[in-house]
Amino acid sequence: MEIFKVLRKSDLFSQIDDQTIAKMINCFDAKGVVFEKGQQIVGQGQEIKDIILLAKGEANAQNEDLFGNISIILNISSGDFFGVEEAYAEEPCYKDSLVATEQSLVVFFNKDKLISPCANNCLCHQILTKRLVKILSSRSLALTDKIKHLSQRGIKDKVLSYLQTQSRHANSRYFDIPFNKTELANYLAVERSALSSVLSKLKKEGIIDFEKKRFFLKNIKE
Amino acid sequence: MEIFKVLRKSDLFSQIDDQTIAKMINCFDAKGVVFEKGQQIVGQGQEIKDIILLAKGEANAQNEDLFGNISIILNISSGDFFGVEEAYAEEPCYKDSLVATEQSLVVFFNKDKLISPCANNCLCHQILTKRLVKILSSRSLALTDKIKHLSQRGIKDKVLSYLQTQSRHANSRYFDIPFNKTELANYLAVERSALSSVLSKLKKEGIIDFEKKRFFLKNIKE
DNA sequence: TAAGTTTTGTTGTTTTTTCAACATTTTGAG
DNA sequence: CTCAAAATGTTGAAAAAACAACAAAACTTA
Repeated sequence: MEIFKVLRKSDLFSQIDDQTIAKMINCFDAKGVVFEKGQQIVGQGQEIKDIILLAKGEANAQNEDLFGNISIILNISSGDFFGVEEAYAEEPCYKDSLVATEQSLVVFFNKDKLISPCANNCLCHQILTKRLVKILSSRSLALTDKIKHLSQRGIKDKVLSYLQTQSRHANSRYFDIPFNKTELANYLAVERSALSSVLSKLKKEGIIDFEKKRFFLKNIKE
Repeated sequence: MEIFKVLRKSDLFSQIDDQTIAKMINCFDAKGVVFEKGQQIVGQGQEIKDIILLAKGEANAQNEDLFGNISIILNISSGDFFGVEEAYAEEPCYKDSLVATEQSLVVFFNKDKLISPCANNCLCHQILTKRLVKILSSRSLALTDKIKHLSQRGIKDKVLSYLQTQSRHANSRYFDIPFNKTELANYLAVERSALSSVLSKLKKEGIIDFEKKRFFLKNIKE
């Protein structure tokens, strides 16, 4: 079945043999559904019944505030999960909507079956929970990094904070970032044009250099 | 032993009987240490050997950037953990330093013993992992909320985004926030005086009202 | 209660960011 | 290759935020 190939690509099921995956699919009452571009997969405020794996395709986590402004919280790509935090933090509803931005294969896992150990006391839950802890931890670290950047006062400080993290992560003063400039502006929550001029200035000053998505960050210390 | 009383207050050990806690202490090689105000508990970049529970007292998670600027990332209070994300995401080092802001009792849990199931295959790890998932999920949701606020362009939007969340959380248009105005400015990463004048303006416009830490948010929709 | 400290609000100046508009370059589809 | 669309850089005017400085209010605590 194609779903096996797809599941094996997600963090949650990688390096687990097909037999075990089959057991898990059964155990967690997994159901695959195809959504077309633009369709809503789940709605903000909707009661949580499933944890969602975006097995194939792309979707946006969107949030609508009291004024009706819609903002894109997160871009969900193939292999990502949605609703895990809400489910395990015992929140009743999804915090955001999930909308397909292209044709997508979505797998729904029954939340209750996922959370409580099943009758036959299989290993599924142990394996799963252990992996979840790692996924959640990594996500938490990424979020903390982003907060660190966003908390900087000026655009210059924001972008340098971001580049430092990327540089440190790549363990080199030369590194690629996963965004183009427009996306970077969006990530750092600043005006694209302002970001552009700040980058130009930093380049002139010799503090950074860049070309497309490749950056160089001068080592400030020492 | 006093440590039992203290542990029972943390999310990780609440509602677990003393006998099991005793087993866990043994299982995870837990060690309690007292730190004085101003002392560093662990340092940024230091190799992770333990997950840390601040059993009593208060501490700050601090981050020093390449320019030498120190910023307070998080205030850790009694019952909070430090280093969980790094440990489970398999990062080699602590991202931040932890510094006691008052006399504190700190419990160190051996990271490796915590993560891998022990020889006698006790229930400790299952209980623990399950609780961790919940703790991590809640933390992740809180971080996502904060990012949502910080991503708003103006101070006015930032503070309204924050108040909306608080209001929704309290399920009432009247609610208390956990910050005074100075702390709120710090949380939203804006100038205190600017926040103050924005709040005044919103109050004049009748959109919000406040008195000390108690707020009222007018329902904008409908 | 009195004195000192912290919190809060206000205001004017300076700096920074946003906004809008446009030119140039790059990318991608056909 | 060609054309349209998207991404990028630049600039000047308008708006907003940071900054600095101060006064009033609230809260400690001796």
